[in-house]
Amino acid sequence: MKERLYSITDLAERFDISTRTIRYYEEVGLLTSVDRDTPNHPRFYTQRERRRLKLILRGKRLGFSLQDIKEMVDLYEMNPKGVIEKERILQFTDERLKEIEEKIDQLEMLKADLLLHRDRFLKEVIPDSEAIDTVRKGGEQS
Amino acid sequence: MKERLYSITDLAERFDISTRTIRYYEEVGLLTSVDRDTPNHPRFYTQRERRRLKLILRGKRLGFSLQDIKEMVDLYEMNPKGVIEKERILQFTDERLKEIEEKIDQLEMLKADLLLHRDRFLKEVIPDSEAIDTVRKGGEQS
DNA sequence: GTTGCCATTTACGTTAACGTCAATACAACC
DNA sequence: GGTTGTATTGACGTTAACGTAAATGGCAAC
Repeated sequence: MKERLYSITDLAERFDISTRTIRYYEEVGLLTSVDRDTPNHPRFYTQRERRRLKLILRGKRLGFSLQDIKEMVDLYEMNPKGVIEKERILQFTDERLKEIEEKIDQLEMLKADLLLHRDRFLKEVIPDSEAIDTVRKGGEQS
Repeated sequence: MKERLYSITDLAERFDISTRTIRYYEEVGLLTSVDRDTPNHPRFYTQRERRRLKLILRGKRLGFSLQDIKEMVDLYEMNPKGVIEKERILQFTDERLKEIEEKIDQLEMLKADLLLHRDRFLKEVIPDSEAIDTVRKGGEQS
């Protein structure tokens, strides 16, 4: 079964990024091109790598660092030996999940703020931003 | 009405950032300290600036650039002259809202992915006896 | 065989968002 | 007056995530 491969410009155009970016991702271990017998020879990527790239770009749009992204994406391809490592990975996954949920919450708040502002704005009652203070129960971290 | 003011270290400790960061934010116009008659004199910030800082940090956690954040935070304090500018601001606000909603969606997808993975991971059959057999000493990598 | 045309390597440049350090200023306390 | 403590100003350093440019190599067409 010969797998469909993608050239670097294929991917670059498809995802609207530069080839340099892709090479950089490979350089830092986020992507892997198929083995080239000789160097100085064009790179090709499998569909699997294409999917990785997609995940990477999603992560970027969400404001994660490449380092963070690497750890998360690697999660999908790990297969842990032994109970201890499994436990460790599970814990890591849960931490990430918690972070994501927090981000969603904060985005919802931001959205609410903007909507509130938009509303006021429409009603021509231009607010003196005192009212926008987000007084949350917990503390300062909102 | 004497307003409560905050020193730079006040804010730095309260929000767990460096004073340098706060000065930097002021440097790039994200914050404004109360007018100091003389230079070389400590900065103080109003509650209003404190709220701005809070918004800025929220933006940062969400992966926005300081430039983006500045534009959004400024929104809260604009009061537009004339219909044209009002229209412009409204449009900008709506664009931001759309972006935010997209981010939320993508985060939900990411969350779903991770949950799916977590699930598979949990259901993975681990044979009792072999699970303990962690091939530790100088084995091979698979 | 040489002319284009890509792709690769190597390497130096760039920007954002601070960190860090040294010199200076001011204020309080001894 | 000297010391201690804290802030302010430059000013240079740093890291991540690429951009960009120059030299090189492969290959197909002419």
